[in-house]
Amino acid sequence: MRYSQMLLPTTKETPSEAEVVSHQLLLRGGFIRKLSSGIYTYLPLGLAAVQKVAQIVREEMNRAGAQELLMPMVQPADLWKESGRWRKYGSELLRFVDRHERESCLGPTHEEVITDLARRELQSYRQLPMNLYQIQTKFRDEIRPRFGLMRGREFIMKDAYSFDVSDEAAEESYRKMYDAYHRIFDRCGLDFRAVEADTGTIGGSFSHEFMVLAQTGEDTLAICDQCSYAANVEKAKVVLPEPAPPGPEQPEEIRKVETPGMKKVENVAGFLHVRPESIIKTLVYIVDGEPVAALVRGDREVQPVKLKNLLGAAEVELGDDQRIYDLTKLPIGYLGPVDLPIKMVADQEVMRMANCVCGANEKQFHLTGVQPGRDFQPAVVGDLREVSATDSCPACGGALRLTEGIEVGHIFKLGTAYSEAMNATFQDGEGRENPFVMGCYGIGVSRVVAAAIEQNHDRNGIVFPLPIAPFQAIILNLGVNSEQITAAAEKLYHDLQQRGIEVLYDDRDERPGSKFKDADLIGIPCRITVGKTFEQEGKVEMRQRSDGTTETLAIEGAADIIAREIKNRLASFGRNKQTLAE
RNA sequence: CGGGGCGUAGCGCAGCCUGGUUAGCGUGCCUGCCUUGGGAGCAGGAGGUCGUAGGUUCGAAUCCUACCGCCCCGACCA
Repeated sequence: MRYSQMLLPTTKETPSEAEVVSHQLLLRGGFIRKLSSGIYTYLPLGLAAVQKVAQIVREEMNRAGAQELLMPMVQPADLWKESGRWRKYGSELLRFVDRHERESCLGPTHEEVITDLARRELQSYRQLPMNLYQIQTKFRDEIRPRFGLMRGREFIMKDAYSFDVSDEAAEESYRKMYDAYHRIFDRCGLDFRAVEADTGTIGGSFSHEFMVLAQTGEDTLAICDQCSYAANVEKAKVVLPEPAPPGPEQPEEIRKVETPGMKKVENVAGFLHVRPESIIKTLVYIVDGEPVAALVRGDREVQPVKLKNLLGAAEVELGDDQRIYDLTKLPIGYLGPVDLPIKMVADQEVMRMANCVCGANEKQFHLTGVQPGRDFQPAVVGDLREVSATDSCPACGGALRLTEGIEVGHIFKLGTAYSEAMNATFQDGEGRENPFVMGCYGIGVSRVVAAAIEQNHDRNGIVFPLPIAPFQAIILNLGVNSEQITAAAEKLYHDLQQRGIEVLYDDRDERPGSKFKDADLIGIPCRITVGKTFEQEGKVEMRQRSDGTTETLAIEGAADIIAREIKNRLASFGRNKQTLAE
């Protein structure tokens, strides 16, 4: 591609709307333009990057035995009513009625459509297993779109769905996808981890997220460096040391103490001269409309997803003061588990505490000398709090590390939730009808591009991993008015293309500075400069964006050397092999 | 949905508080000269319903009201 003919509007200044680095660089580099909140046009360069990722995804999905198809984006409400998600999915599902007053929605995901297809087209166990995928634009009406391509309302997703005869067979399909995902992100040149994840609204029995490690990530991960354990903090188990430390020799009796204006743990701790570890924190959540008190140690934090799972609830939210007061008439800020008239759920750690401080359920008062088990008995006790960096790995006991991650892929074992709801069955060898055992597997293709940039950039711009770079090489013609230089640059451009290299040829009549800056900004891995050195010595310069290595090459044979270098570097990606450990 | 901020040329911003000729600066864009290894220089030029609607006023980018759009924070620790 000739730069002079390409729509590639780079800017020197950072648009004020962009906060995170990938968003800034995608705008500055002329990859995307915003149409409205969370909705972007992919300009030619941005589309090229997306397509590079999509192609890797496609190759690895095909290699894993999946077949590509393309489903509609507009979906009838009836299907969603069948699965029950027309009610459950919430306002992220963009709904509308057409001219015939038919209710429809824009597909945020395609379980309903694919299950409908499967029940029509797959009748026999002989046709299974089957794995079908598409790469397509999804629409989710996010609460708050942000960070450019990281959390858009409209985005490009690869979604795959597997159909199997049994649980065991479905697990094999899952394992294949797990391996394929490793190959995909590895080939993309990303630093990532597969982590155990919560199954979320999509439902199902177990699940892994693929996380690109980057500070701008919206998720927090607990990772063990000693073993392979890694989990989203929404899921990461807290394992308490065994045996439990012995209780106090003399359990105190309850005393009521005045604590004027002391609502926060740290205030109470300071005022009563106790450590936060001795305080029981009582938080009221609204769980499916009912108030529930969650108890954790004063220095701990409730993990709401764990709370939700522990209670088997559909929706958990922390109530605001007014709402809780309306529901319970309780004195917010002075709550405690002793004689609390609402349902209580305690973190396992709370039951190990002794001589605790907690709210007295009376304004301006707390209790001391509280003994869990003696003075109160929660309805449910379990793992409720978020892991911390001081906890140990639930798998090996080693040290845990917390780190931020960007979710680029998520795989689920769905089981028969959808096939049963939608009556999607096949006939087995004995002539019986059975529901398909399903799995579903997503990759945020456009988000992969953003995540790659978050992970690979410097002060001059993007440093694309070679496999997903929109072009592999860029030729800078620094003498467009020199016939000699231009002839050499043009020839190199053609020679590299003939050798299968994806080349952007900067033939613009611009000063060298602009060309260097633009080449750095858009992150093309291999830069070839044809300029003064060529006029003087007949040589061109090859420089690698990633490590800055520079070689000066005689023009004769340069195309071969450059092409070989790019192919060698390309071959170094996708070498890591990992499989799902059972 | 709650809180905060912003909306003036393609982009980045000033002007608004304290209303008053023709609305400015930087950059980008166009023309010419010059220059050509890290976003040069000089000269000339095009480009604006000051987000929209209404109001106050002799007069509104500026004051008031409503609406629209965008961004950030929150929706998780009492």
